[in-house]
Amino acid sequence: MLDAALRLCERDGYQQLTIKAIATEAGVGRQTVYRWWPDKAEILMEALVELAESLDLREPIDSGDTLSDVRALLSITYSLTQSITGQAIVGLMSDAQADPALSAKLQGKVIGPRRDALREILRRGVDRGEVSAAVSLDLVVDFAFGAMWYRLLSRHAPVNEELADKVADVVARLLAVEPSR
Amino acid sequence: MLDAALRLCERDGYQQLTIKAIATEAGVGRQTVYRWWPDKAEILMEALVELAESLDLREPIDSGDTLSDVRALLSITYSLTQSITGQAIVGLMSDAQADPALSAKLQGKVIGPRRDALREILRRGVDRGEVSAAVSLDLVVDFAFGAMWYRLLSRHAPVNEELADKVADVVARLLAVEPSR
Amino acid sequence: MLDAALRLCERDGYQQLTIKAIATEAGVGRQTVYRWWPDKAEILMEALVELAESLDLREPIDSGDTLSDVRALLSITYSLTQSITGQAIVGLMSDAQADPALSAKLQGKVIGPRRDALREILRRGVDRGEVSAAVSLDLVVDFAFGAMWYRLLSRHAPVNEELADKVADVVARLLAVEPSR
Amino acid sequence: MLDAALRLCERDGYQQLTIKAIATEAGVGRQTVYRWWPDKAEILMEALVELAESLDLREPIDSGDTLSDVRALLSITYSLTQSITGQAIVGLMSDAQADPALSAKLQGKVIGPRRDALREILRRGVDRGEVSAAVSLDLVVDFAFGAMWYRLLSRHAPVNEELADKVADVVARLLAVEPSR
DNA sequence: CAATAATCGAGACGGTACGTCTTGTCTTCCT
DNA sequence: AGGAAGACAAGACGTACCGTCTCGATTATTG
Repeated sequence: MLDAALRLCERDGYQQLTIKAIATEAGVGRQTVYRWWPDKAEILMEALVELAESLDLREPIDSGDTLSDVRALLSITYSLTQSITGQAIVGLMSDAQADPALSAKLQGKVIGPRRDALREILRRGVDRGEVSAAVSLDLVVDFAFGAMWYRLLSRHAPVNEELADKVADVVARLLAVEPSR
Repeated sequence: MLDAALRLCERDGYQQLTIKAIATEAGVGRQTVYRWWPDKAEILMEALVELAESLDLREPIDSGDTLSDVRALLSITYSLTQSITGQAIVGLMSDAQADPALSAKLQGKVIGPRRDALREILRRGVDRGEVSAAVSLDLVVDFAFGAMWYRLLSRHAPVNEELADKVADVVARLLAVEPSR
Repeated sequence: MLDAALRLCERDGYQQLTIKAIATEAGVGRQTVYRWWPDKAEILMEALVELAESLDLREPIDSGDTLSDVRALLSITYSLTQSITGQAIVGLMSDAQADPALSAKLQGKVIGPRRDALREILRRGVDRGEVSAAVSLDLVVDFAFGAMWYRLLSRHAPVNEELADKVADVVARLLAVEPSR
Repeated sequence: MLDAALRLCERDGYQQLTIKAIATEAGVGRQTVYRWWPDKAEILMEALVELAESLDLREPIDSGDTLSDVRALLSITYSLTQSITGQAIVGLMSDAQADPALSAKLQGKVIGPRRDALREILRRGVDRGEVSAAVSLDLVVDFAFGAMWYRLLSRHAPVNEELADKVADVVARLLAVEPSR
């Protein structure tokens, strides 16, 4: 049923996704869908969370090397958007603009945790003296995920492993501890 | 009519925006809306473009100082999202995921030109030797606009003048021509 | 719902009758009307047939006396037009001019059966020698129902019991078996 | 323009006839139609009256022989319905059911005059002793035109010269002056 | 003979019904 | 008892036509 939702969402787009279609695709009565979720946003969110959990290694990322950690986290996150979830994520974010409850849930379950994870990695790096805090860490996080969103929305370039590498390089450059002297 | 569309979109959200509501708000027949635009996406896009043109200094940004130019462009662009257009832009981008025609129009009229303008500014800076090309300019552009999109979608922080300043600073840092020698 | 249709049709006229109005009057969603009938003609036809069946004694008319039978059939038929159905019948017939399917249905369910019933009554009379076939029975039938239609359309005189009596008298006169000799 | 109206009405039916279509067919602006007639009923009525006047010999029918006169009047009247006017007449009559003004005009210009003409012919016959008034003349008139309307609406038989002959024969039979004595 | 006026085509306007679609709620009927 | 099937009221969709209202262009009329 969650699979059906994701499948149809990617095929037809978020706006065209219909509860009726999900039910039909899943070979289920419409009422049965309503029994479990109040609307299509909740369905997709649950589907996404489930998908995310199946991909993430649930063990926290902490290899000891900050840059490796950054690269790993971004790589996992970016790859999530490559499976079949682009339409769903963007659609949900769009709906969340006018729906504080949905917005809160997305923040709490999808956006926030990843943001926190990246910041925590950087924080650890600073604490260990591996990286400087010359640039606001929050801004660095904005860059790392911002590049992803911008490409997801605009689609001028893919969101893939290569991007993760490049972003990690730039982070390294930005937060290098006093390269000279 | 365009005003009515933007107003309602910001008040109720993109998804809740209805052609009927636009017509009513504008004190106009429904058919009159359909006469001029095929759907609500086109209405909002025209409204946005009009709004953008009214705010942009149409003269190209070229003060001679690359960082000033970057700061100016970002400042203008960011401020656009602060007026009444956040919901509209995000909603349009979301719809564009499943609508290549809309996607192309958005790229051509809204997204692309700004991206090109920023890259051109950086390019000029490189040519003049003001800034290095140590980091891929495309990636720098992704950062500058990505931070904006990320904050627009996630709303963990405002998209304002201060952000423009900070981003410009980071760009300066990233593209500094050999600080040491 | 059928009641609502007949009520509104008589009050506002066939042309002014609207599916929307029927739905509202019946306290029902518009789609519910469309679920059961394809258009207003079918609704009214079903309403008429139902009404006709509720009024007609379904037992065939056969008292043994031809003229009594004629009078009885005409009386019942004429009275149908007096209840609330004048507008509906005429409107349907008008629409049927340009709609062969509707025309066929009206013939089959409303017009034809009554025509056949009257002709059968006369036929029986001829067979029993009660009446002559001096005048084409078809033409007599045309007169009996024609007078009704003419008055319904033109409304220069009512279509009532009295008309039934008079028409029966004329039929008697026309089909009298050799008054002289 | 009147021609265009009649043409389209016969082709597509009264209900499907549209002011827009008339204007287009006549190669004229829509406003120009409205300048001359308030609605399509008036257009068609004028078209019908014009057509009727072009066909009727305007000289009154009075050959001296009542039956010939009856036959002549019916023949002319019936033939009118055979040209291109069936849809129009029936549609107008239907609309007139709910529109007293239209009803009055139709009575005054189309229905009434013919009714009066036939009654006058019969009246003359009675006065001259050619025919008896054994049966209410009004009823005879109802039969003569009623048969026409019934066939026009129901279309089980044509409305033609032959019908005129037959009706005249029956009228003769009904109003015969004492055949025996 | 030029200006001025009337007339017309074209078509935009605010309305409103059409017939279709989906929503979220509610039976009903089968297993 | 639980679920598929689907009816229900509601309301937006995009289309068509209504009757009113400007617009220019093209004729006529007039000074």
